[in-house]
Amino acid sequence: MNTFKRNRHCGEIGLSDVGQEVAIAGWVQKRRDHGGLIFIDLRDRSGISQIVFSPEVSSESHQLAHDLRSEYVIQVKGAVRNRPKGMANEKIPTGGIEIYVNQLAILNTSLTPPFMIEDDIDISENLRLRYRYLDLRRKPMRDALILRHQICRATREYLNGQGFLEIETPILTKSTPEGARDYLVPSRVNPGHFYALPQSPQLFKQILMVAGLERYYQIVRCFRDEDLRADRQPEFTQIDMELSFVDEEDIMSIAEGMISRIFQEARGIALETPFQRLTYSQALDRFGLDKPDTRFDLELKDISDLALESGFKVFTDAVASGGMVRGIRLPGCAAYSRKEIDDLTDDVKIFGAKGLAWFKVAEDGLQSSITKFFEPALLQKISDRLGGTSGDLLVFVADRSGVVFESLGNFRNKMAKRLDLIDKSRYNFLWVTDFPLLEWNENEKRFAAMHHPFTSPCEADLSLLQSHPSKVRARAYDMVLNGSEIGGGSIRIHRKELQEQMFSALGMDREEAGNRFGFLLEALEYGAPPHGGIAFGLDRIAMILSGAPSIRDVIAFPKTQKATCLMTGAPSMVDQKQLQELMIKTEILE
RNA sequence: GGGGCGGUAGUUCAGUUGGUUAGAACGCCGGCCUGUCACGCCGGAGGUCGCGGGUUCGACCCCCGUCCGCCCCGCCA
Repeated sequence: MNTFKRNRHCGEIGLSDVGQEVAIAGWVQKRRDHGGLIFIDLRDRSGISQIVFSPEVSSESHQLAHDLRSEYVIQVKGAVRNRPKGMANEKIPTGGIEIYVNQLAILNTSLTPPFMIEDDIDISENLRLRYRYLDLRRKPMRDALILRHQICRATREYLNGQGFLEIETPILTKSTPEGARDYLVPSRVNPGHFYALPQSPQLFKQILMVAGLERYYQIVRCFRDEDLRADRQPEFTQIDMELSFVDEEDIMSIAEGMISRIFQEARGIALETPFQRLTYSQALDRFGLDKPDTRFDLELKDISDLALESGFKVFTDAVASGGMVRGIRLPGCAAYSRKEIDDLTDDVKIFGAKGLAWFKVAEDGLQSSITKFFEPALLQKISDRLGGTSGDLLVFVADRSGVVFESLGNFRNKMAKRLDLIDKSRYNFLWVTDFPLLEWNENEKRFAAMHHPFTSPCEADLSLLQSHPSKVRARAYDMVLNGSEIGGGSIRIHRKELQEQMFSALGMDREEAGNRFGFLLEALEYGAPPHGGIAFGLDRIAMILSGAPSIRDVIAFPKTQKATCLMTGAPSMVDQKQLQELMIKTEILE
């Protein structure tokens, strides 16, 4: 019955094909049955063509076509014809033609799908994830996967051209509890022992440098068992690279070249390089976050010195105890009601701020319930510091620096969206450099690496490593795009002595360091070259380039917020037999 | 672990102070239809109101618990 092969794609048939006989295959997008004539929109990966069943062309096919339903898979053969005058469909590329079917083969039937295969659907994500194979038939999802493919292709083309080798690293590897929570895999032949899935190929790529491979890259899956967010999945993909005999400038330059190539090939966007740079402290000072969105203003202003002159205890106490007072000018927001300002306060409270002080800027000065604590001249200075003009709302957070930066930094992003200050057509790249090497962890009462424990300190700060650990800067750099960290890396430690010092600064004694990272320390003793690298979040780049609101929209088979797969049902219970082979007995602890 | 939003037909939603038979649109099924492309017309089917308790003469509605999805905090070297 099916004696013909498809020779064309639905979306690629045009006026130049008129008169030709074509064979196409695909899914029934839509059936419009007029009794005498039947129109079908036939869809394949390339797009849609209208096919026509007429009894005058083939009464057999026309008869059979009455049975066609949504998402049936069919193959048809027929002549391409111009549509009659005035009957062209301007909305689709193939709208000028149609195919008169003389032969129809029904390759498969379909149940009525639980939702329609359309570009804009309004259904629960629940259903989309359960029937992912149907969701992926929709053009926006298909486009996202195509975009990912283009990103990967551009990445490989660029890095191959720069002398990189694509090398795979193990998925079953050693647990190194420093960092995120590991996913563990039991070893059958070593009862009681576990592999971990890699959080990143960090140590392997460094060892590839020790091995003399010089330039490595990999588009690689990474795993972190932490709670999910709109831009975070437990398994995600990194564009990972490492280079020998380089410094920061070499790596940033190659990274800019790679990102430019990706934007050019995936979206036809030409980026200007080099990207703007900010130090970590500049970023915090102006934007409150180490991944600032520079597409809009609303910068933070420090009024700690002025706050001390006030009689407002919230302000003076914060500064006196080593904290600060900073504020943002919200243009045109003086008309906000008490309720609206209360809602703003909730936006900073979630980041630990205790409240939001505010002033409305009027023609005759600042207005607020707290003006009585400030001399008029002081109010004027505060207003001037923020550049307040009549109609603005000035808001302030007074706290220790960490809380002020984090709450106002996030508040700034939220208000920019709310006030519609963001130009969505812009791609603002920047490098953030000079990160602190270490960060005090209050819970564990010790320093932790801000980037990771293999990051090299700045040469100039080496002497501070013992005396003032928090003042040591790292040779690390993050690439930030529109307020999102899309990549980060560093120059690594390549001498054993320094690496040991670093472990010691992290509160790890010799024995512990040896147990966890002995293989690295040993490798560093055999002629490790200076090296460094960077890794990019492929999913986040794809998200931004596609404008997707969720990382799930750029991953073929993503997990839900509870890290389950609604299509397969993973994770699931396993047979007792499987556990026995692994010598594992399970007991759920409270 | 915590805060917030949601769960009623296949889908998206409505559902009165707690009251008798839970509605609409789209989709689906049947019939008619030779120029549709949001086809049209006529007719029809379709509901454990997420789940389990409780209050009540009576619960989609009120209370308690629980499950699932989403957003956020914590977490993510």
